[in-house]
Amino acid sequence: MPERHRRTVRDLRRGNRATLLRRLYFEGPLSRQELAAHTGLSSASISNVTAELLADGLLEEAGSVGSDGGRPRTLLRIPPGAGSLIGVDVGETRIRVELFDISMTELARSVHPLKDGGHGDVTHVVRLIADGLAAVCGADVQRGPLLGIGVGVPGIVAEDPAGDGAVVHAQTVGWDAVPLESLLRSTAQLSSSTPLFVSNGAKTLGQAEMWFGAGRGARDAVIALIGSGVGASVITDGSAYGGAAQGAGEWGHTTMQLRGRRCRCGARGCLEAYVGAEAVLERWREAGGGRAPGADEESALAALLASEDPAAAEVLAETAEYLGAGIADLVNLFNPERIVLAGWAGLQLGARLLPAVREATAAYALRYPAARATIELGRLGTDAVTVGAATLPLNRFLTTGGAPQGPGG
Amino acid sequence: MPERHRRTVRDLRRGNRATLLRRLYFEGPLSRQELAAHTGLSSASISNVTAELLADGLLEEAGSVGSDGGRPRTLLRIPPGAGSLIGVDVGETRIRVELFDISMTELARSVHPLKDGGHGDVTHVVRLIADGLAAVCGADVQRGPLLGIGVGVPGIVAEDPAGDGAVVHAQTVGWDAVPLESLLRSTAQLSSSTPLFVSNGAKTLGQAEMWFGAGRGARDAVIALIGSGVGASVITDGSAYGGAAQGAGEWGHTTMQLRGRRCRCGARGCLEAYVGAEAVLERWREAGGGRAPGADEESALAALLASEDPAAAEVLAETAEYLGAGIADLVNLFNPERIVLAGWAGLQLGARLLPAVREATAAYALRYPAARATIELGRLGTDAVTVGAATLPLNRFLTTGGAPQGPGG
DNA sequence: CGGTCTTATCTCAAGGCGTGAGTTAAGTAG
DNA sequence: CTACTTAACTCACGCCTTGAGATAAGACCG
Repeated sequence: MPERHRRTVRDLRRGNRATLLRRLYFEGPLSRQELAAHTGLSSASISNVTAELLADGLLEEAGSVGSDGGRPRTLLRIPPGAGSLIGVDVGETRIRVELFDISMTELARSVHPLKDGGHGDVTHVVRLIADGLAAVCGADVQRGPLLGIGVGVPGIVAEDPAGDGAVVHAQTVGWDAVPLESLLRSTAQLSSSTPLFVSNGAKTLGQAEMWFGAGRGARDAVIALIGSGVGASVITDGSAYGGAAQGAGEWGHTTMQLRGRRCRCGARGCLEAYVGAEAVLERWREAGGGRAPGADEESALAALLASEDPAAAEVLAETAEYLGAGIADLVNLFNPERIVLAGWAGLQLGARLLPAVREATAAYALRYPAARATIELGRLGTDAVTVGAATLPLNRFLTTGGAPQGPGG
Repeated sequence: MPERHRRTVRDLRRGNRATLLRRLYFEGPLSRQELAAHTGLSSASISNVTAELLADGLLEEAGSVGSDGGRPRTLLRIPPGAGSLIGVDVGETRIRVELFDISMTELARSVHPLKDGGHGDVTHVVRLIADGLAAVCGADVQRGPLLGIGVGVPGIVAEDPAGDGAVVHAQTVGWDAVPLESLLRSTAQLSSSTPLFVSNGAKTLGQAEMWFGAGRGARDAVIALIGSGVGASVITDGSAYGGAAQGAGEWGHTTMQLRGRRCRCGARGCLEAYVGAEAVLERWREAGGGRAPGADEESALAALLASEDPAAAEVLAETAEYLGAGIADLVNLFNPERIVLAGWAGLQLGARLLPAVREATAAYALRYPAARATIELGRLGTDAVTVGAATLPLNRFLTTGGAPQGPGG
């Protein structure tokens, strides 16, 4: 790669556009004055750049606010119609496609259920996604130009060395090096200039909580995602939001008990084998707990939480200890200021077990990082994977300053 | 913090100076031509910037090399005398201070042994460091201006919110919020314009291996450091070297066995309680193994490795399994392309156990990231903590492009 | 109602910077 | 000695940010 780092004087303008856009996006309407103070740019430059952005339709004036006796400040904001975004959630049981405006208000959605093992037929999955895209794009709603598409998937996402875009490795659903990006581009006939991002669903949900949920404002945070499986999303130095260096997080397959319970990944003693919803229910069954026939995991877990059975209490206490210790690992490794427990099972378990989890974390983590970290529940519910996925092209939009630069190179 | 991101056109020049310096530092002598190709800058800019750097004495011409018939390329390099660096290793048994020239050639050193528990008296430790600094600075060697000082310490380093510089929390040696930076600045009477960095010793050693050792060239790597205790240094996106976002790493206190062995940190089942040298020897003792009276840990570990006792083999096999599983955690969490096993105990154990460790890692990690990661031994030995520490001011030098900007603000 | 004050925003000339084309420097091949 | 090739430098141009000053827009006071 011959090129690196910024170069020409033009990048300055791009960078400043991006800075202003990002600030305006997250900190609501601001006056030029405040922008100058926050960004350190001179007021002259603010005028120039905002004039450009206004001309591009990326900004609009939004009333004004008095100033002790002087000319009132004109507030600026990004109009919701400045663009639209699509987020896709390739979940364990369904595929959801949602269309958002730039303020992440949902404009349309399309959901396809997916049978167990339905992931095996990749072509079918891709077709479902493409249908969903077509459906939301065809929806009769007012919206700006499409800024891009984000897709959240299970497993690990890597870049194809042959330049074929994102490739997905998802051991648990049987995907081995699936070139999802190129498949989707051709199946959905996407223009090559449409930004398309593929990322791990847990990371994606993490970004949603970081930007709009419980992680908002934190610099270093970890989003722990517990569903049937377990994942985590690590955000370090999230200052200015999208500057965030995102770490992956197959946290669920971290060893908590050497030679312990068999995990569906093949190894033994993984965290997921203890605190994943599937594993918790399995452990309850082993302890003699019942599961209403035909009940899905979600209601079965609710039943466990509601049970008065001492065996259930024991299972839950152990779950809290494992979860706390698992979180302690993250605390020790990353020293985050905030930990957000999310995912459907995480929210269910957390509502009841949070105090016990906090206690276990304090017991297993080192004192100093433990004192710094707070543990909270996620605020966005389970459906935020699409929001997080849509966040990917949104981040690109904010980072490039809405520049009309095709991703050809 | 009101200011963020780049702003003025002057930062461009600073950035380009930095880019050129960094490239020249790591990729040896290069011609202006090659610099242009690598950095994407126009040859005109290369001429301008290099002329400036030459005038500042930060660059020198170093011969020339023919070019198929045309004018030969003049090679440029950073002269070793462009500056000097000091690295300090606050170790478990001694304090080492070393002076390097900019190419990391050692010019002088000073070592003070430290008795067990000697860390408790912080003032004394600081005095020893200051004496060491004075000693190496007084050494009669040719050297350039001092570019800065780096200090590697055990434990976690944080920034004092009151602006008092780095504060060290090291549970294992009894340091609780020690404001090492300000103590050292006043005791050693450092000018406030002398860059002084304090960082975790494991991170520091990690950076040394990344820049000059087994990690060289890797983008994402983890340096696992095993001594009496266990730490890790995580480097993500190390492209262009110092762009590296360094994650901390109290990896040693990650839980491997819930409710397992008691660790010196107070928790149970930590990795360190199984694979730290102290723990390994303790486990050998429990298994009936002997330890020559008076032998230090290093030779005791060597004796264990040399032992033909089946109990010893058992202890080692278990150690390899724990270590492998611990590495698997890192593999799953960070998906690194390379893992470097370092630290004195890590090197000793690794020399013998590396195949078993690799096997255990493969068994415990997910297939895809495991296939990507290679596990290697460190190349720099145990004394590289000072090199790594010196790397901190060096990194600053390369990042600022050697700008004469005092760190006042 | 007009004058004065205060504050926000715009305008403009100046100074920096990177670029690309053209020029000069420094060799080789015949 | 000449033609050719390649490296490095020079210069006019366009773009960027800045700081100072001009202008806009309201509040306060008499």
